[in-house]
Amino acid sequence: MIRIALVDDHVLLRNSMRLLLEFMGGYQIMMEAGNGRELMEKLNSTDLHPHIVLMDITMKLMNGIEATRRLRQEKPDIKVIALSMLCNEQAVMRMINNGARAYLLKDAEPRELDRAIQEVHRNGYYFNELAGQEMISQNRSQEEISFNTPELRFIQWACTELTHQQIAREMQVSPRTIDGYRDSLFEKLKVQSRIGIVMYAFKNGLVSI
Amino acid sequence: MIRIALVDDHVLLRNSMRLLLEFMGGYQIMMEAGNGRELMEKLNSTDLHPHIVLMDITMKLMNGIEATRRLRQEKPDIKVIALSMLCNEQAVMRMINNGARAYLLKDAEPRELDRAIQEVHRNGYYFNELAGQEMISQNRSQEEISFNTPELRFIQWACTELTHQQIAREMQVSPRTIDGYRDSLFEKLKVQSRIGIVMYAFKNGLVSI
DNA sequence: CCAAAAAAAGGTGAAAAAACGGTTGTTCAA
DNA sequence: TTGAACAACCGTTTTTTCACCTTTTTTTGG
Repeated sequence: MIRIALVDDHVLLRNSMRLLLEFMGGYQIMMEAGNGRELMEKLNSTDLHPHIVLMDITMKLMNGIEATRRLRQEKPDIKVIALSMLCNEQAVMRMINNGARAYLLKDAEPRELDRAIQEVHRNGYYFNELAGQEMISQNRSQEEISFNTPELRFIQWACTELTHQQIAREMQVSPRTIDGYRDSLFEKLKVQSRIGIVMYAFKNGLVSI
Repeated sequence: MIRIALVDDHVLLRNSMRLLLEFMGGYQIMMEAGNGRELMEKLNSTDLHPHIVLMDITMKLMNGIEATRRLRQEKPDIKVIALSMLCNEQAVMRMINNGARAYLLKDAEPRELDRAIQEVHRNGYYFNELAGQEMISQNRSQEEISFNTPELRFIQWACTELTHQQIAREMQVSPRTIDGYRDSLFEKLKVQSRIGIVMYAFKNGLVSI
């Protein structure tokens, strides 16, 4: 019996997935959480750990990427499978690079979910042919994008109607520094306007909708 | 046996929901579609109609709002329940105003889904206490927001990195006309920058992520 | 059907904000 | 100690926003 933890902020989806997995058989959904923080709390208050965590990427409080990174550090025996509801390339890549053992796009068939869990449990990873190809093409075109804390904070503020000056006040730095954050993000994300940053943030679940 | 159609672009969610509903009993999921257009096509190629359509709001090709409106016109006997995966107020309001008989936020418990379907099937509508309160407060604060075709087109372009001048060229109108679209959207959406329009579009599923 | 009213489209110019290029310290670790 | 990363700065250009105005098209009431 493989122990599973479901981490997703959609209650309805969690309940449905629970049923789907129970219906498949061989799985025990022994934990649910609405976000990364909740997962970490629940893990820290019990000795029985799940074998596998099915983790959505876009969540409030702590998103899947951050949660996966912390999980690798603090509970390296727990294997994470990324569930991407927004079919995005880079977000998935970051999940992989932070320790996810497999990823399933929103269009995945239940059969593939089953197979992914089995493979990850047995071999530690699962990347199907299509996924492999995508990963290769992505690894060629774009390396891992990582943000430092101020950049991440600025992204949050950029998805706001505040002007750069107001953001500078909120972040307690000079407006010119904001320019710097923006410029480095422009380069990292290959965009050329604040609109581009906002869209990247939405598409990658950096801000909760 | 209540016949149900599931309309959502997440295959995994559709499969899970199917199981959840079948597990509940009394429901026959007789149709699935990945977006509004697919639903309309499937409905037009069969005589047996579903009693109830569980419709997501954010979808490609044809979103839930458009699909609900056309359903009310073309197949008024089919009752729509809005499933909002992005917990947004205005989008839900627009579903209601276009004929949806109930709405369920992403945090809904399966029990509430069950109750909503039963009530809609029996009474034609279902709005729980909380929903009723929200609707009242929303109806007070904001009436229905509707967009004309150029505004809707501009919203799509606004969610790109093109400048207003480039958008004007794409839409084949004067840059000043773009200003007009923008201004009327500012007023309708109660925002004061293009960022605000972009965020509204994302939160309301006007652009597919 | 026609005239009045309303809505949409286009225009000017100014002010605010964003974007861009180049430059200067400061820190911190190799 | 050198260089990489970060924060801050200046000046300039481009883009966006805004207030006010004219023309054209559409809608509507009589």
